[in-house]
Amino acid sequence: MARVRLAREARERLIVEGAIRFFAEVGFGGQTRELARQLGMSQSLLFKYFPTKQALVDRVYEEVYLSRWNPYWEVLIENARMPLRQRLLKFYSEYAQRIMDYYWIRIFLYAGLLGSEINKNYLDLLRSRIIYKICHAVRNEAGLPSVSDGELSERDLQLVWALQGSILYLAIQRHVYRNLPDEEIDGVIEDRVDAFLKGALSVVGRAAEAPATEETSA
Amino acid sequence: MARVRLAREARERLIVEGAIRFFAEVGFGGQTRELARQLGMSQSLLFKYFPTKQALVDRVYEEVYLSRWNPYWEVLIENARMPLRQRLLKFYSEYAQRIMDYYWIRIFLYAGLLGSEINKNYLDLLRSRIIYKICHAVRNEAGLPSVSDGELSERDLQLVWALQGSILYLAIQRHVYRNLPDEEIDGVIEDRVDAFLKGALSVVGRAAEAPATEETSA
DNA sequence: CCTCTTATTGATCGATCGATCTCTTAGCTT
DNA sequence: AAGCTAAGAGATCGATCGATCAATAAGAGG
Repeated sequence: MARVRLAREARERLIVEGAIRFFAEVGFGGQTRELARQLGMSQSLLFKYFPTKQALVDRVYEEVYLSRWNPYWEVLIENARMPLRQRLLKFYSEYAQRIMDYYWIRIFLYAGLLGSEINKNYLDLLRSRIIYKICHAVRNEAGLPSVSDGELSERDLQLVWALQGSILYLAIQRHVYRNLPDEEIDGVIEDRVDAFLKGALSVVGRAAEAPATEETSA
Repeated sequence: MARVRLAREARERLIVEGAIRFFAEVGFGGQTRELARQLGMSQSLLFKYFPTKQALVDRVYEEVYLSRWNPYWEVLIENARMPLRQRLLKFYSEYAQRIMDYYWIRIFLYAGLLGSEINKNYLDLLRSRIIYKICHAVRNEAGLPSVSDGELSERDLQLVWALQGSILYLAIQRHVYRNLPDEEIDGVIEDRVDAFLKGALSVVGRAAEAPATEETSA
């Protein structure tokens, strides 16, 4: 095999980025020999940079998630000077572009199915920095009184998770089902946001007004 | 190992159902030895019933999908005598219950990531038997003219896929992220359907009215 | 040009994989 | 009870896995 001598950091980046591509394609059950072959290096070299395969997998987790979170989103989403619709359009347009990445969505799902901690951490991040804030904003838009994070009902939060899930579903359609056309994605996202606003504003808080006993009208 | 002699069909069912549980948990990379151990039988016996591991995996696919599709749904969803909201509530209540099954959703995702044909077939089924019909119904409700399946725009169809994705997301939250509470699921689904109706009715068909050139106002 | 450092390779180990083969035995038939 | 059929277990094969180790060579420094 052609011996190419690289600096420590350059080789490591090569391995990590190759591992992202490789594991996204075949899952974390993929073999180190096949990964090394795709990278054009010997298999044993991988273990000079990462003591175990799991260490490389963990590195892939971190690389894919934490490095792709934009802290500006948290500021954007609670910027009260911008209309809510505009905030949502801007956020979900950028966010969708980020997660509609072949490697991101597939590794996210593989990691989730494996029960990875990184996956849970990411969702906690999403909930506390985005979902809660959108939920507050929707309640505010609907004229409902302000409450603390803890007072938000699960049903109201689920309204926002539904939007979140429908955006994630775009990525799933494209990179898992492989049947989402390229064109009009911006329009599709705009539709989702507008449909969400119309819908959420009309049902937010209604469970709290008419509690538990739904069957009384029967 | 305790030798238990069973009829051909009984043993086969035991294997298939055990394989569903097993592969749903660990993915299709799971080992036949471990599966046999969980089933309390020898590993070699598996190969008496299925010539290869792949044959068993294929059987699991069929078992999980085709056997869990309710043909009545197709009738229900286009029953014009029932109000659309009621049809959607009934369908998605039943459908969500079906897919919010630990084994179904996890095997569905594993199969999707592997690019399984069964997965694609299932989505074709969903599109032709459900999504199209809901889209027609929504257009009808919105007072838009009737069109053929082929004339439905991708954007209008995506409105329905957004609802579909948000329902699937419930299953993902529960069985992949493992953080969806049990209570109020019916209410959450009702919210999703109502939010969808409000939202979809307000944006359906709008892309067709103001085609392609969106930037003319700038 | 020589030497030292270290990035890199190829050979190999021990465990584990799917799959096969041989032998055993439960249970029906007569 | 004997014999036959076929369900089942256990041993094992050859390939493949993650991981290790000793040998090699590229490149920097004198």
